[in-house]
Amino acid sequence: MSSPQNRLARSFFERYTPDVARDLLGKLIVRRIDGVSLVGRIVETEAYRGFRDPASHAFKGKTSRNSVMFSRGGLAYVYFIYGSSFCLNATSEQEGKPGAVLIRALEPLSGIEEMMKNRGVEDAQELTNGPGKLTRALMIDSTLNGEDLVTSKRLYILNQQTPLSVGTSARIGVSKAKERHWRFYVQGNSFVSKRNA
DNA sequence: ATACTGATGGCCT
DNA sequence: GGCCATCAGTATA
Repeated sequence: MSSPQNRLARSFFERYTPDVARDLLGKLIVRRIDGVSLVGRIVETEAYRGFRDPASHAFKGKTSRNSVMFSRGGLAYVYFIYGSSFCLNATSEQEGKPGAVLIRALEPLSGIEEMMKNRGVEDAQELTNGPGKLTRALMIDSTLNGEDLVTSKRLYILNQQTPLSVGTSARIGVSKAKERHWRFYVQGNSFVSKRNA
């Protein structure tokens, strides 16, 4: 009854990364801080794999920065980029097989006032429509790197139906492997970071 | 509307 | 020293 609601299970994450990325669309990210829930619907993701994906952090092997990508699926991989932003990923595939899904945009659902405070903006459209923006809105930083999304009380993902119309494109901000259309987004959703990309 | 650019700092070679 | 899975400006139309 008070079982873990409809939280995503380990088996959801331990699959082929692009499938996990597509299926994460529509799911709800929950960030709990001091009893307050900040919730957003995932509307944009990108898949990154391992040794065969030149755009992936894991391409050149395991380092202290990317080590979480090499562990089992369902963990938070949080890294710092461009001297200013954190990016949130959910790890995929099984132990030893690197993979992660970058969460690129959310549609804010609850705790919007709190998110506005965290971001310092009033415009709801601008709250979580980018990977660095949503981590700031949800107060996600490197202290959550390695957090287990399957069991955590601070950060987890609830199941929801996958949207019917999903668009794909090359990944944003990467020059390599343009032929892999591993960016997935909810078509027509106004919180997607970049339209027509 | 699109295009470019500076800020910023940790990580890797 | 160079490279970023970015963001917020500024400029131009």
